[in-house]
Amino acid sequence: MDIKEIEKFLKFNQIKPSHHRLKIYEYLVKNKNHPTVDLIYKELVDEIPTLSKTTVYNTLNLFVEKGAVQLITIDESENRYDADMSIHGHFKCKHCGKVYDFPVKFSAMDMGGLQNFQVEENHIYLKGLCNECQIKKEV
Amino acid sequence: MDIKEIEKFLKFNQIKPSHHRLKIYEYLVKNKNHPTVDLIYKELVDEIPTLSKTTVYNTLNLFVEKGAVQLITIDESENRYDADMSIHGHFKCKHCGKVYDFPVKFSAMDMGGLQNFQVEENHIYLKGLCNECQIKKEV
DNA sequence: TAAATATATTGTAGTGATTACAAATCGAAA
DNA sequence: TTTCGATTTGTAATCACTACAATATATTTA
Repeated sequence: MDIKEIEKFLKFNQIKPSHHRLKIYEYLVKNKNHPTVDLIYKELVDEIPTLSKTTVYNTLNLFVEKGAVQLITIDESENRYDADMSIHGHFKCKHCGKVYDFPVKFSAMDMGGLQNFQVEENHIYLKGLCNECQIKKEV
Repeated sequence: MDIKEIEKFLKFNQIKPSHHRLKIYEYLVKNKNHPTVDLIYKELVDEIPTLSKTTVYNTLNLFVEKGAVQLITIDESENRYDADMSIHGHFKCKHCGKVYDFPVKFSAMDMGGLQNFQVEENHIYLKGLCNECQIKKEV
């Protein structure tokens, strides 16, 4: 996804593509690392020295509102963001802190008891020990 | 579950059953309403006038650590707690704020990509409009 | 082009849930 | 009853996030 496409994408979601917004969305697309506000700010401030953290907060809130980005609340203390809007789950390693994506068969989840409930958001979070950290511990 | 059973349960989980701990756990078992710290405090302070909010925090953290209670992070700003340790999902209505339980076939979730990952916690959160609130809106 | 208007960005000062910590209190064992 | 360790309390601090007013930038209109 190049800058032109990002611009189109934002416009399609009724977001005026300012320079900062383009850069922040680009960061999310290029780094699928589920970053926090703080990380995004730190990674972009060198390239955009006038960037303020408030702008990062404002921009991400706007993206979430407009449905361009999803908010991940797998962390208790900090919000994370993901440009991948498809239905998928997140796994957070309790040891290294890394957040992994994994596919989810949403339809296979038996949601009895929720007849006539209108589902707008789904968050599937697992926590434990990732592959790599398990291997390290076994050594 | 009467007080005697609660006492046994806490002991089984290596939690010394003090009066406050018994009362807080009892509240969680009797009110399956996924309460916040604030709600638990407000509901119990009349009966236990010396109760402090810090104790509620300490106690719930202890319960979660010992695996007697699960922490629900479906809310962005406040933690909620659930004495039901079985695998199940939570639905939060965006309109009335109520949190519902629903059964989940965990085994049906296709978790490709997570081979050799050791899962210790699962959190399945849905958000949208509950049955009742939909009916109200349609009127 | 320049003025007028709207929008985006910034910086500072809050807010509110949670935690740290030290003092006070309680409870079991000797 | 005294002692010692665990529990509870209250206050102060922390920290992610938000409110808001001021400034800067972009867009529209004349």
